[in-house]
Amino acid sequence: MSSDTRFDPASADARWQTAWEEAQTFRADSDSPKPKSYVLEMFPYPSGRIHIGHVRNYTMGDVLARYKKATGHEVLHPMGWDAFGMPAENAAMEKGVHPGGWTRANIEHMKAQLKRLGFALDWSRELATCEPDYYGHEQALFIDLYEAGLVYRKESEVNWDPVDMTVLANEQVIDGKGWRSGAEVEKRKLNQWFLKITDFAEELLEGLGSLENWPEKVRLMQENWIGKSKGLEFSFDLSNGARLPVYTTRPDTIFGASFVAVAADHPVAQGIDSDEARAFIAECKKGGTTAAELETAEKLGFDTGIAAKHPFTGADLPVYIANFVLMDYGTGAIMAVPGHDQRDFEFATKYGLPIPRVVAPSVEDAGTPFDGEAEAGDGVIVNSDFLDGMDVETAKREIIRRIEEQGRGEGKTVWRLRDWGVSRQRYWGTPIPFIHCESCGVVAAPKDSLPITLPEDVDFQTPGNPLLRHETWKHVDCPKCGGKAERETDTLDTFVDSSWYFLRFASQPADKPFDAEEVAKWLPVEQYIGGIEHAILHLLYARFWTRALAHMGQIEVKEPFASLFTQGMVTHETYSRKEGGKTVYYAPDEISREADRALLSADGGEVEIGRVIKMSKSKKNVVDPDTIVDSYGADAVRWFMLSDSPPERDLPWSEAGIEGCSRFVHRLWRLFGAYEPQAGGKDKALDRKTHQAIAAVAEDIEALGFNKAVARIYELTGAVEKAAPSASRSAAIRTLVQLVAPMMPHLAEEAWADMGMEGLVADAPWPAVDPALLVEDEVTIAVQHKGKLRDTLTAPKGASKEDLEAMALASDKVQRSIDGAEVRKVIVVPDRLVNIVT
RNA sequence: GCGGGUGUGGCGGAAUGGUAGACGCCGGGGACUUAAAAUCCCCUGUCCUUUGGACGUGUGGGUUCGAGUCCCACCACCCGCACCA
Repeated sequence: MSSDTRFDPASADARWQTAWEEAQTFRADSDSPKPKSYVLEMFPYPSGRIHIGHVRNYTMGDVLARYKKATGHEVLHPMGWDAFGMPAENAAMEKGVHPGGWTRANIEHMKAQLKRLGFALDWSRELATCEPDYYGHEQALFIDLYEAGLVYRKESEVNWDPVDMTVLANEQVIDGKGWRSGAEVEKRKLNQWFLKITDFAEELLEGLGSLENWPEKVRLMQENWIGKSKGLEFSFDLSNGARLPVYTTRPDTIFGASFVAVAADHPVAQGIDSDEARAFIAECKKGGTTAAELETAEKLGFDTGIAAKHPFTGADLPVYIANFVLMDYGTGAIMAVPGHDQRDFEFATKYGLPIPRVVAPSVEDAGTPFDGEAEAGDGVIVNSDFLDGMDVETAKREIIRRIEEQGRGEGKTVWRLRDWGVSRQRYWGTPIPFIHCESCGVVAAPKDSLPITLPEDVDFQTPGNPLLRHETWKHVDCPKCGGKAERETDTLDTFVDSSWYFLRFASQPADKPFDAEEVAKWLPVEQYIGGIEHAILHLLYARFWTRALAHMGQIEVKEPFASLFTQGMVTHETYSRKEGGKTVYYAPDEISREADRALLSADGGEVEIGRVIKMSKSKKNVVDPDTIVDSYGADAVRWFMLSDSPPERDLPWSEAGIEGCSRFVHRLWRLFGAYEPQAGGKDKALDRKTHQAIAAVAEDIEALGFNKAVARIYELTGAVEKAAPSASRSAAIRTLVQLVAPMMPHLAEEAWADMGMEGLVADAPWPAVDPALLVEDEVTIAVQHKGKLRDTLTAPKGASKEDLEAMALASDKVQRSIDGAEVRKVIVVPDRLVNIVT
C-alpha cells in the first residue's frame, strides 16, 4: 500500500464525491424498513458564495447524518435554497440583471462549493423556493389557510420610501431615512395580508414545554416573544360621557391609581380639538425607538382636561396623553399607579401628581414614603379600603371579581405576540394568489390556476414594485363573475417560504404540497441545526405553520423539530492599522502571521492584531471556504470545524489551527499505510482503548460533542502509533478509519479501499463494541490525606475497601503526611480513591 | 429595566461531588538532514529552600471527609427582549 505517498485531497476528494454520487449512497429511501432519521440544517440564502459559517453548520449535520446511517438508520439529509429575497432585487437594480438569473447562478455556484466539501446530501430532493414548483404549492397552502379563516386583510402602517417607491423593513430605516435613497421615510397605510398566528399563541406557548431537546435559551426567547400576561380590562367613566377601557396586570393596586394615560394614537387623544394637543401628539410620534433613545426618553404628558371616575373611590382622575403608552398593547390606555410602576412614578413626579402607597412590606409600613423609585414587588395591600391586609394575588382576584360583578370589565389574558403581516410590496417573492374584483371583492385564485408565476419581463430601473405596473400580468378576469379584475401585486414574506420547506423535503409530489403519508414517515425532523439568529422568527413561524396544517387536518405532526441545536459563529482576529487618522482593516491573506505579531505582506509593516470577532466584510476578517479547501482539502477543513470549540460556542479561525488539522490528516494517512492485515497476536491494552474509543466517540457524536469525539480520536491515534504490530493493531486501524469516516469521509474512503475492504466505508456499519473490553482490570487509586492528593497506587479493579485502605496506609508518602497523627476516619470510594482523615 | 449565558495555563478547551488542566494550538529543547521542508522524541500552570512542597478553576463566604462542579452574595463580559401597563 501507498505508505510512502502523501494523501492528496486534490484528487481523492473529487474521486470519492463522484463515487458516492454514482452509487447514490445518500439517497433517502422512504420505503426502507429501517428506522428513519431526518437530519436538517437551516437552508441557505443563495447570496453568491458559501460562508464559513455554513461550512461549520453543514459539517455538524453531516457528521450526524453519516453516523446515523452507520448505526442502521435510513437517513434523510436534504439541501435546498431559501431563494427569494431582497438581495436579488438589489442586484437587479445595481447590475441590471434579472433576480431569477442572478439567484439561479448563485445556486449553481454554491452547490458546487457544497459538493467540494463532500456532504452526504440527498441532492435528488433539492428545492429552491423561487421556483414555481415550490411556490405554487405555497400559494395553494395560503389559500387553504384563508379558507380555514387564518388569513385576513387589514389596513396597516408601513415605512414608505418616497424615492424608491417601496416599503421598507424597520431595519432598513436608519435615523428616519431610507437606507438606500436617504429620503425621509413616510408612514403610509396600506391594506395588507396577515396570518392569524395569535390564534395559536396559547398552543405555541404550551408546545414549548414539550420541546425538551431545544435549548432553554430559545424556548425562553420564544416565551418572551409570545408574552402572555394575565390581568384585568375595565372601563372608566369619563367626564365627557364616554367610557375608556384600560388594561392592567396589577388590579390589586387599583386604589393607588392617581391618573389615567392614553397613547398618542388613542381615539381619546385624537379627539381633543386643540392645536396644543395636536402638536403634542406629533411630537410623540417623532420619538425614536432605539434602545438608547428609550432609555433616556423623558416621560411626557398632555393634560386633556377630561376626568375619569375611579370605580371604587369615585375620585376624579386626570386623563393625560402620555408618550410612554403604546397603542398596540392592551387597550392603548392605562390606569397609572405611580407608587408601584416606575414609568408612572417618573411621570407623576414630573407633573406633581399624587403617589399613594398601596403595597407595603407589612401593615405597619403603610405610611412609609417611597425612596425615589416605585416599588413593583410583592407585599401586603394597604390604604385600599376592602383590600387592606390581603396579599397581592388575593387582592387581584378580589378586584377582578368585583369589577366583573359591576359589569365594568373582566379578567383578561393579553399577548405580546402580534399577527404576522406577510405582505411585501416586492417583485422577488411568492405572488399572493388573490384577485381583486370590482364587484366580487377579494377572490382566491382557483387552485387549478396555480402556480401564479412571476412575469419574467420586468424592469428594475424604474423605482417601485414592477408587478404593480405590469399591465398584462396584473389584469385578469375575475374567476367568480368573469368581470374586470386585478391580481394582488404583493408577494409573501420570505419567512413564509421557510415555514414549510422541511415538509416538502419529505416528499415532492407534483400535484400537491406534500404527501401526508410521507410526512408521517419522516417528520418530525430528528435534529435541526442552525444559527441562534433564527431563535424567534423562523422557528416560531415554522412551528405555527406546522400547527396550522395539523389544525386543518393536512398533517399529524404538531412540532416540526424534535431537537434543535444552535451552533456558534466562526470568528477571526482582525488586522488593522491607522493610516492617516483612519483605521484600515486588512484581510488574513494580506498578512503574514508570526507568533506574537502580524505583518502586512505588501510592505512588511506591522499591523495591530484585534479582538477575535464574528467574520464580517467591513472588518475584512473573512476566510473563503474555496480557498482553504484548495489549500488543505475538504477533510482538514471539516476536521477544523469540529475540533477544539464546543459546537454551541464561537470557533476562532486560525491559520495555525487549520495547519494542525492538515498535519493530522497526513498523520492518519501514514498510520493507515502501516496497516498489516496479516500481523498476528493480541494486544489486550490496545483492544481496550479501541473499544473505549468506539463507545466514547458514538456517545459524543450523539450528544453533538464533536470536539470531544475529536479528542478521543487523537488519543486512539496516539495509542495505535505506539503499539507494535499485532492483529489487535490491525483491527484498531480499521476501527480508526471508521471512527473518522463521518468527519473525514474522503480520507476514510481512500484508506478503506487501500486496505482492501469491501464497498464504501460510508455504507459500513458502525463498529460493534465489546462491553467486556470497556472495563479495565487495573485501576489507579488516588490517596488523599485531609482532602489533598498524597500518592496514587495501582489496584485490581473491584478491590475491597479493606484492601484499598490497607494499601493506602502502607504508602510511605501517606505515612509521612500523616506524621503520626491519629487516623480518625478513612473514606474509600471503590476503584477511585481513599481519603484519610486525621 | 427584565430574561438568559459565560468566566479553568500564553490560546481553544477537558473533567457522573472524587488524581484540575484530557486533546489540540503556540512555545522551548533534541534527533534525522550538507541544509531546509516533512517527520519523530522530550519539556511546557505559578512559586519555593526542588528525591520534596506550597499555591492554583473571576471575587468573598458556606455545605462536605473531599468543591471547577452544590448553595449564598458580589464582579466582569456576552446575548436576547424592551416605556408591553
